[in-house]
Amino acid sequence: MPEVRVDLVLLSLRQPGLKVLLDLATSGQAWALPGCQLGNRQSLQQAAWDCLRETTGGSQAYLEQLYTYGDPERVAGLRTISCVYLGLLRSDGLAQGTETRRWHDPAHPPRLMHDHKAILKYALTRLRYKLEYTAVGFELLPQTFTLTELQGTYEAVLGEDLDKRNFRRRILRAGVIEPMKSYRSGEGRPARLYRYRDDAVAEVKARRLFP
Amino acid sequence: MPEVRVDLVLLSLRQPGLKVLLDLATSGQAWALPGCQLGNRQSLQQAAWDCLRETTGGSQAYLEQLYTYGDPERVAGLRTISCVYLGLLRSDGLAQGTETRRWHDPAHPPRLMHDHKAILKYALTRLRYKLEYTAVGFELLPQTFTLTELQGTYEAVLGEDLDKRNFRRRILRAGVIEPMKSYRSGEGRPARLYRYRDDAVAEVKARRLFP
DNA sequence: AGAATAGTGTCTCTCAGACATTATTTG
DNA sequence: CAAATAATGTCTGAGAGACACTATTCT
Repeated sequence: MPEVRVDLVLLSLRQPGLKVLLDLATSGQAWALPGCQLGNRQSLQQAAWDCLRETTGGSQAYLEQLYTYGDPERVAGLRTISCVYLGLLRSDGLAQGTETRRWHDPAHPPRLMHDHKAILKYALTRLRYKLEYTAVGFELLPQTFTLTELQGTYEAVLGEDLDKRNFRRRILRAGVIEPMKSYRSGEGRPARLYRYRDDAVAEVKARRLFP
Repeated sequence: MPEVRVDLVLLSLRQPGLKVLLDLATSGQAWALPGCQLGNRQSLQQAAWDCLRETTGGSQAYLEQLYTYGDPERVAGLRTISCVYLGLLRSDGLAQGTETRRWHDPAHPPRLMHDHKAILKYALTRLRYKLEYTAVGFELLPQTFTLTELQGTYEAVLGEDLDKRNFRRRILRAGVIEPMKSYRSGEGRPARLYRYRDDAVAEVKARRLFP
């Protein structure tokens, strides 16, 4: 009869860089991954989505089960199993920060409760691997984006610079995005907008984009 | 206060082919993945290992957390969260079958309880992917093996034939196994024995062996 | 005109995939 | 010496990675 919870590692791309959403614990002394207790008639997936909706108000997102933590010592005083989901939020329509809920740099998080620091670290590792062999990078962007923005996403997550021409070649050859007719104007030459093909996401699953 | 269990998908290579270890349910009508309830002071990992030891008597093995299932309807009448581990057993020192515990063909399993059929299917998919980008294939073999045996393992799991020369080239270039001085004699020309380098397993994690 | 950003092509090198023959042992 | 299995090399095509210049728009 342990307590079963669902916790979320919610990542999004804000300028500047990749961020993780954290809640200030009631003690006010440490931060924690947002999460909630598993309801009696809820599936884990459902609990994760419900929790996401409560947390962000319901922006579009991608969620996947990351890992389940169950060490008896991980939460002091209360036997707690935590099924952790990794969530990627589009950078449009993002929840703003409040006093007790803020976006933090995942590479240098504040003091975190329980084993949440390790969980966060693992989530980032997983995301990097995932980015290398799936097309999941789009989940962090608005529905339409320029190739430069997409490349910036990959660079932010992978933490390294990528070659512009090689990046474009690979991502276009992969066939997961398609050009739209519109352009985004800015300071210099307007950039073509792209969107990703929902129907292509599954198809790419097995292929590795960035070896 | 749901019940939390650990269930195991234990795979091993027996002649002929890949097998999964299943328990006959007390009803005698269906089979189930071996598993046990999570102890009050046990971590999930620990529970999985303990359960493995009880089930197989303790042959060497590889275990990793696969997925956690928590649908409220998955076990009739009792809210059950099941944290499933994938286990690979070396083919030496294998537990023999008994009346209520047997090795089955995972591709054509008998009638399984609850959602265990879906779990098994997912485990096989994961194993195939994993085999493609890690060196996990060795975990299914005795500690020393010939290249032909290793290739056979890959073929059994992937369900397709591989070219002998290409297989050898790749697996040797990957640097995860090393030749020993001994040979295994049999019907024809004796085959060189290899063992895998434990220290290399981590190193290969990120690389993809079989694209 | 100048600043800013978008967009494009080539070469080299590594590696995957296809493919057939020789080498060593046992009976 | 016949049967069985182990071991080995080459060619081709695809794609990764390195690299620098032209194109378009805004001010």
